Formats: sequence, structure tokens, C-alpha cells
Amino acid sequence: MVTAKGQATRERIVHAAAELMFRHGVAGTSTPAIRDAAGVSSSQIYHYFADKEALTSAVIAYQTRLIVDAQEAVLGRVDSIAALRAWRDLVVGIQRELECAGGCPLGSLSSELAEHDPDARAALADSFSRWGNAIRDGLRQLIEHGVLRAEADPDKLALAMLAALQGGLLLSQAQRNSSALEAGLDTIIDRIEQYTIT
Amino acid sequence: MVTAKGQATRERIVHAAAELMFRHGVAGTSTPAIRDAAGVSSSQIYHYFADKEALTSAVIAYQTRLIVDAQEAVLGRVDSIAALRAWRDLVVGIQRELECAGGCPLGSLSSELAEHDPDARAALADSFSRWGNAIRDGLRQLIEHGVLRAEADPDKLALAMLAALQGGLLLSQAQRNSSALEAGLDTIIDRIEQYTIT
DNA sequence: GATCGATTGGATCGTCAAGTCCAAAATTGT
DNA sequence: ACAATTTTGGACTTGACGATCCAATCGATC
Repeated sequence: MVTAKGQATRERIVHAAAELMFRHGVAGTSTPAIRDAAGVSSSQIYHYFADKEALTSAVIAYQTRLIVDAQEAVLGRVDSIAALRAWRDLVVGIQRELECAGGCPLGSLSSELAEHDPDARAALADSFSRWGNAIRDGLRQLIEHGVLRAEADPDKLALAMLAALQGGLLLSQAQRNSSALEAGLDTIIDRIEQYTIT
Repeated sequence: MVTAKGQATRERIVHAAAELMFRHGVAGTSTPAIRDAAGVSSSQIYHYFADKEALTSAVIAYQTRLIVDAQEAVLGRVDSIAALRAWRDLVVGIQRELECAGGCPLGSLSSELAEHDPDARAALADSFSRWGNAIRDGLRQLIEHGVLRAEADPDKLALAMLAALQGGLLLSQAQRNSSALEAGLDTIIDRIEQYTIT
């Protein structure tokens, strides 16, 4: 059983852990650091989570909820090429605001955990699938609305878009400028635009 | 002064460290593990490298030499869309052979180190620039050979290709299949192909 | 073959992180 | 109010990792 107060404490821990892991990576985030950032004691972390791996798993779920839910909401309303470009501007804008630091929280977690934590890898694969499906559904709407021709392959284009997005974020993190992210997204959108019904 | 024998030892350490860091990440690779894998003693690591950060820096240079040099060689000979697709097949084939494990060594290093080691970030940004330039030069050759129209923007398309490549590798690592990598590269090449002179 | 720097082995140190433990305090239900 | 359960504080244990130290050995050069 867990009370409302306990739930709040649990969430405070996950929130602090997510923040620290985004900024310093999973391995670079110690449980003492999480304890201090969340303003709790050591025992509380292990009261709510079996070990650091379980906490990391909760952080993955938390970031997925933040990011993928938001993406689904925005992409669900795409009904024109202009709306797709507006989505692109949103993504680029977020990265610019962060001064290209940190990359994608999910991408970073995946890169760090994929080889050494199979459960985390599977969870992140699922997050990426949801994200890709959201893009695909946006493209399907464009076909249904008569914006794009039916020959366009929404599955393939969505995967390509997600790849360009993740790679663009990774490169912008390394190069500290968003040009690769912009070039990647713009080029995929240009390709999509060629299916436009004129 | 460093003798040939010392040089060989140094290289053995870098090679072992690169291998371990590729499989387990930088933080997941301890100096005792490197010592054992390289068959040297602790003191030798610190005889040839100031600290783990310096060794990591050597690993970045090593991976850059392996990967980017090879990419420059292959991309330097691109003279047709078919050759570009052959390069795509090469990249996808490598990832398939590794069963999509590990992602891109440079991408993984970048994701892990970018925020916490500024020198490593700069070195990796440089590696990515070289890689992007190699792609760009391949595309420029296609224009010069009259395969593509001059309107094609090789800089932008090369950045997009590199983003799709890195993102595709990251997603294939998480999802344990190469479909995102293939979709990403194919979509960018499809876009490039539309600049073909018919 | 003597000299001197380069190389090597391996014990060792200090630090810090993950995780445990137990008792105290707070909260809940009756 | 009281019992049961949850929540909390913080000291503590254990182990590993990065890094150091020093003596021993190797090998090139004169």
C-alpha cells in the first residue's frame, strides 16, 4: 500500500533522477546526488525502488510520458505540410532553447543503456515505436485529407523522420548547433512534399 | 622518449579500451578491466596516459581513424547513384553483421561524453564534421560528373544523410533491427535521386 | 659490459557509490 | 485513543574503481 504522501515522495525522486540523468547520464548520476536533489533520505529511494535499475526504469517511463505524449498530441493534429513544418519548428526550437545541450533524453538513455540493461532497451524500443507511430499517423492523415498521394509509404517515411530527428539531435549535441537537425528534418519533409497532390 | 615496444604496449591498451568502451560504454569500462584485456599492469596504463580521460581521448582518435578514414575512402569513389546505394548497403550490412548491437562507436561516445567532457565533445564534433564532409564531397562529385543537377545542396544533403545514419544506428540498436537505418538512408537517397539529370 | 632512461609488476591508498539496517515519526483505519 | 502500517532519517557496511608508488627489469647506446 502506498499513501498519497508516499506517492508524492516517489514522484519527487523520479523527477530529480530524470533531471540529473538527463544532464549527467545514468552512470554519472549517483544515488546520493538524487537523494540531495530530491530532498529525501537514502532509505526512501530504496523504499520505493528495488535498486538503481528499477529507478532508471521509472525514469524511462517518466521521460516517455513527457515526450511521447506531447509528440502524439501535436502530431495528431497535423493536416497539412505547413503543420508538419510547424512541428519541425517546434522540435528545432526546443533544441535551440537548450542551446543544443543534452540531446534527446530518450536517445541518450537508449545509447547508454541498450547494451547493458535488456529491460531498459525493450522499454526504450517501445517508446521509439510509439513515437514513430505518432509520426506515421500524422502522415496517414495527410493522405486521408487528400494532401498526399496514396503511394507515399507512411511507415517508411515515419521511420526515416524519427531517424533524422534522433541523429539530428545527437549531432546538434556534439556540434552545439542545430544545423544537422534542421537539414535532416527538412530533407525528409522535402521528400514527403513530393507526394503532394498539386 | 618512447621505444617501439612502448608504442606497441600503448596501442594494445588503446585497442582493448576501445573494444570494451564500445561494448560497455566509457563509464562501464573500468581501468582494471582494460588492464586485464590488454594484458598489462596498472602502472602501464598510467605510464602512457595521464588519466582515464586522456585514454578516452585516445580511444576517440582511434575510432575516428578506423571509421572516418574508411568512410572517406569509400565515399571518395562515389560516382553514381548506384554507388551511393552500394555505400548504403555497406553501412547496413555492417550493422546487420553486428546484429544491430552497439550502434555507432562515435555516436555512443558522443552521447555519453558530450555533456561532461568538453574536449571529447569537440573532438567528436570534428570527427562528425570530417564524416559529413566526406559525404558532401561524394555528392559534389555526382554533380561534377553530371549525375545530379547543380541545384542540389551537397552541404545540406550531407548533413541530413549523416543525421539519418546516426539516428538510424541509434534506433536499430534500441529496436534490434535495421529497418529505421534502412528507411532513413533510403529516404535521403530517394530525395537526392530527384536531382538526377534524366 | 656499464650506464641510464624506458618499461613493467603488483601491492596499496583514498574515495565514493550502492545498498542495508533499525529505530523514530507520521499517518491511517477503527 | 490505539493499533497497524507506512514513511522517514541517517549511520553504516561492503566493494570497486581511479590513481599512486616503488622497486625490479629491460634494452639501447657508448
